[in-house]
Amino acid sequence: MPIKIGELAKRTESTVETIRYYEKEGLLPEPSRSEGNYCLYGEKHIERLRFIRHCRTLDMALGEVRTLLRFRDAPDEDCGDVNILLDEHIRAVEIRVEELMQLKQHLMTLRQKCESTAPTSSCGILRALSDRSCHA
Amino acid sequence: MPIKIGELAKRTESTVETIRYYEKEGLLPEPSRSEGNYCLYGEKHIERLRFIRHCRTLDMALGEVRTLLRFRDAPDEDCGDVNILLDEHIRAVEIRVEELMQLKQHLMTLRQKCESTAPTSSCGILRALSDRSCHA
DNA sequence: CATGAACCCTCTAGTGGCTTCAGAGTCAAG
DNA sequence: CTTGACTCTGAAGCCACTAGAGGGTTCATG
Repeated sequence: MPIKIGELAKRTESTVETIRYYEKEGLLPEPSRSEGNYCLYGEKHIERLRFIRHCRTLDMALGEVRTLLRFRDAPDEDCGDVNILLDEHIRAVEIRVEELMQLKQHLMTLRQKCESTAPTSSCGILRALSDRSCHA
Repeated sequence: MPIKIGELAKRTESTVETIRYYEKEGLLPEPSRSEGNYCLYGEKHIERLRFIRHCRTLDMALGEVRTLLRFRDAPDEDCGDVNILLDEHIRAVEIRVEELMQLKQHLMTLRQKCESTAPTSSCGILRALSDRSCHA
């Protein structure tokens, strides 16, 4: 039943190196070992690692994941703080989207400054990027 | 006329440390020195650094900036590749925005799984994050 | 002329979340 | 008995800075 690290990686969409990194960080409990000193993992590890990877695909920092894991490990506590963490994370993503959309506008304005393939000396893009006043 | 590093930082919305980092990376040419071994910068440095900072506010990686600087330093070359670089960068930003908006959807779906402040053991959010099939 | 504050110098290490590498060990199949 | 796939440990590299230690310079003030 116990599986080795490569199998664990396959089952959790992670890599062997990432797993070892999480272990070093204390996010995963130490596995037991085989006679030949191979790490052996069980269902608990699979679940926990899937939880972590799932959080990471949702772009949460490992610190946030660590917090969520603490809640997961304390089933009697109030989960209101989980909601707060999530709300804050959603807000952070929103802000980043807004920033990036502004950025894209700037880039597109910049892009229009040079449609042709002229020598770089007359390239409006390079000129605009050197300019102090015109921020894109 | 020549200015010291603190003044350069002020005029280019950067910091002293960032400037020294760019120098080490070869993005800025070595400045001349005063008698007391202070770095002395001129108009060329100001322009070049502003160019770099401007690119960075547009979220370009230093590798991209390096490429653009090479074009800037070769005024007779064709600037078509500048356009290509910019188009690719715009596309990358677009993709990231799409990813983040998907992400936000996932997060909001997840958030709805727990409106109350129950014990974590019955928190729908934590449950969903552990679940393999339900990706948010 | 001495003192102190504000600036500057070099060099090193730390951040996050991995990834890559070197050098060795383990195990099953042919 | 060798090959090849897997595993182990530990250290270094990635990006774009940021922070800190431990000193030197410059200039105004007492």
